[in-house]
Amino acid sequence: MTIRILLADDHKIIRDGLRAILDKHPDLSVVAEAENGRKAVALARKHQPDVMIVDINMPDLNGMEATRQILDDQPEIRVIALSMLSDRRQVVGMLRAGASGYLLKDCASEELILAIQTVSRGQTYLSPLISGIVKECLLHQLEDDSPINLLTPREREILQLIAEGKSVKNIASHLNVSIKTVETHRQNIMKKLEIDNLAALIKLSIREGVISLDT
Amino acid sequence: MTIRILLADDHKIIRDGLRAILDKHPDLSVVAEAENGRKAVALARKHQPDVMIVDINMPDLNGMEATRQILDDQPEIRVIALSMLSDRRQVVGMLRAGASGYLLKDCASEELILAIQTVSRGQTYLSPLISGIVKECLLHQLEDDSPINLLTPREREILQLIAEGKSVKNIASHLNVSIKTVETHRQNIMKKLEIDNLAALIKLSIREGVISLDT
DNA sequence: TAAAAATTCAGGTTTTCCCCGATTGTCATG
DNA sequence: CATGACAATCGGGGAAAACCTGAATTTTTA
Repeated sequence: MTIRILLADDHKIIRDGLRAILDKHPDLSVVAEAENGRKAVALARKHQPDVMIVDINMPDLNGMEATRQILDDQPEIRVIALSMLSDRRQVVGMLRAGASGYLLKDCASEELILAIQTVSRGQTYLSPLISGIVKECLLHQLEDDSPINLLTPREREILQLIAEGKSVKNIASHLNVSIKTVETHRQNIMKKLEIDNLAALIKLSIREGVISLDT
Repeated sequence: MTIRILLADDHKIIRDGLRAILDKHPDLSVVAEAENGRKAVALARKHQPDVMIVDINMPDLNGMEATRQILDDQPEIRVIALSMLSDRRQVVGMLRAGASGYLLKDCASEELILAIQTVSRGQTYLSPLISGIVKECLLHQLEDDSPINLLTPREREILQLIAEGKSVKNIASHLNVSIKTVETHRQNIMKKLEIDNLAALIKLSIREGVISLDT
């Protein structure tokens, strides 16, 4: 019984690499690839994979928000987060979003396979380094007091698009809503974050991992 | 014959600390303090110090631009750059701007004194770590191909203010020029950097060290 | 000194910002 | 189950800002 896998990463080389690794295993099958979070959401609905490998830093819709949306109507899917670094906020954020696993991009291919097999059995797989971070969070009762948690999922989604430099008009047509709707969201975001200029909004988005500096 | 010193750093605690160190030496005298680059330029003109200690990351006008402006009409002043980190672009930029010395903020107080004495004799003082970077640059003939070098001094100055979140109106009154002037500068900056949205402009400013993420 | 670059400014159009209000749906909780 | 809180959607209208084109003046440079 093969495990159906969906890959979500904005770098084609990485997707190719992952696919090459996974193709070696007869019981693993890559059924689709997405180059951003929004396509990942659509493809997850279409292909109903067993496991998804999702990068956190993706344009348009990042991995965290995509995971949230996917698990919202398909909780049976197992999501494994794949990240460059072991940032505490990202680890906590992905696990809160419902991810079943967390891998660093410099992990060995054997570890990836192990992670997939582990989560598809319904268990949780965390890289050793990640486990340490999680433990630390538990020990220190670290509050996740990031200001972006004040925002609703829709607001976070729009914040990312704003921080990526898209205009209100552009965002509105991208999301198929009115310009006024996007304007209202933007205003609410600014108000909630107590920010009154775009520069500060973008810096916060970078600090809080909504976007990365090179997106 | 005492050496007259001007301190420029946006953190009062650091200025106080430096002053405490320097006050112990009878042949050193702190004649003024500036909390940003713009005030540093004004105070340099007013007090004509022998040596200036300037932090690179300062609001309003950063240490690099301030150094450029100061040395432009007072080349006899010796500037010692003071930085948190040993970023290559910042080191190269400060030396290009005419700095006579470069210190890291975790240096010992004896090193600061030594640096002041060295530069006031007309020589150059670089922290050991910095010397390594400079040597590396020479060895590898590293081009300073930062896109901000396409900008004029005035444009870089305005870029910093924009990236700090100030409005065009605010910048115009701050610099005592017309709003239209600032708008034109902003447009020229965008055109030169081949950027068409504020978000990208701010990210570039952070990457290139024009501002820091927590300014 | 002539050419090039830098700095300054303005008119007119488009876009965004910001205040207000409004509708619909969801969801928790008494 | 009703009711209130929150989320997501949309609109009007005026103020502000951004955008485009053009241009005058000064400074720098070749």
